[in-house]
Order: sequence, then C-alpha cells, then structure tokens
Amino acid sequence: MTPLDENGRARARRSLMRRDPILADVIRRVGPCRLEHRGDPYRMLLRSVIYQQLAGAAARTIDGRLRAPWRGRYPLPEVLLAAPDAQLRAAGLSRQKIAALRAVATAFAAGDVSNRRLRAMDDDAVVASVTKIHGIGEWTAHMLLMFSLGRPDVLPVGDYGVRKGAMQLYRLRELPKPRELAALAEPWRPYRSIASWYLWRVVDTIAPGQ
DNA sequence: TTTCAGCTTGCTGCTCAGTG
DNA sequence: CACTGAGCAGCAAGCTGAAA
Repeated sequence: MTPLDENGRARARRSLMRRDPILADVIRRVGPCRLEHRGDPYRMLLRSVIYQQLAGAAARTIDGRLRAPWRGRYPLPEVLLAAPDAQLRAAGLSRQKIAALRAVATAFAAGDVSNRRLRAMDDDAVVASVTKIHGIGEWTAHMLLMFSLGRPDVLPVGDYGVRKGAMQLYRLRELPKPRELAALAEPWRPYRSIASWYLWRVVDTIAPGQ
C-alpha cells in the first residue's frame, strides 16, 4: 500500500503509452506525471468537504477563513468538535458542510477511522469505510485514495474533469457515464490514477479540437 | 419487496453583465 | 463608479420509477 515513487510513475507512463495510443499523445505533450500528495487522510477529508460543491475560488476563501484561527492549519478532531457552530458559519460554511466536517472529526476522534488504518486497507475497503461518514461520498473517497494515500489504480468515475477529459480526448458526443468511463479505462489498469491525472490535464491545458 | 440507475435538489461565494 | 442579481461550479443525498 505504498504510493508510487518517481520510478513507479515513469513505469506507469510507459505502460499507458504502450497500451493506449490516444492517451500516449497526451502524455507526450504534457510530460511527466506530477500527481501530488496533499497531506494525511484526515486533512484531505476536511479539505474535500470544503471544496466539494463549490467553485474553486469560493472554496479557497472559505478554506482560508476556516483555518485562520488555527494559524493556517486544520484543527484536530477534538478541537474542531469543540468549535462553536457560529465560528464555522462565520467562515462561510453551510450547515451541511458543518455537519459533514463534524462527522469526519467524530469518526476520527472515536477511532472508527484513523490515518494508520486507512493506509493499511485496500482501495475498496477505504471507500466502504469513509463513505459511511455522513457527507463523504464516492468522489471524496476516490480523491482520498489518489491524493492522500497515493493509490495508483483509482478511477474517479463521477468526477466532472475526468469525464470531460475523456469526452474531449476520445471525441465523444457527450460526457461518458460512469459505466462507459470504466469500460474505456480498462486498458489503463493498474495505473488508472495516472491516466486520470492526464485526463485532467486535457481539460486544463489542451483546448478541445487540438 | 428489494435493488439500483438516473434524476433532482440544495448548497455558497465568485464573476460579470446590466442598471441607475 | 457603485450596486444588484443571475448564472455558475460540481458533489452528496434524497427521491423516483423501473427491473429483477
């Protein structure tokens, strides 16, 4: 359950280029995969809750205001649970988001989940475990696997960016449904995380039709 | 009756066109 | 120039209706 290192990512690139000529073109243009890890699972879940459903700029504003009282850090579970609702509301969080953040903190404080246990689980077990937390859905679980746990073979089938990237790259008429995306992604095993990262780059950096 | 895919609703701050 | 308000981003959860 260790994340891919630089050699691993290079191996993944070669494998993907060999098995998918269309994706190979993107990989050549974009260059090396820079899939980054962003902190431990607890912080990643808090961050995901804040960012989900919101436009990036709006989420960054809220995220900064939430962390300000703790010198820019995310509060530990016990600290977050002790913070009054009014403080969280003042940061710009909705009632739903506050409930979700508290659910994450409760799960970690109670020991239902922990950074160490999540690192030891296989991918499916991680998804099953964290989606029990109110406010944590499949997408969030996938982001956790990819960006915090560094798992190499995650396909975020519901992610808008990945679907849009696939649509542009394979010249589909509409956004692929999760099942269609999964079928499309079969050749990318066991490096579907890396392939997904390149699909995001398609949307970010390569204009449609190019 | 149960299951499940697909659709709808709710959620907030930012952006920008439109108005005075 | 200052202000207003519609449109937007994109996921979670609830709901609906059809299939098994």
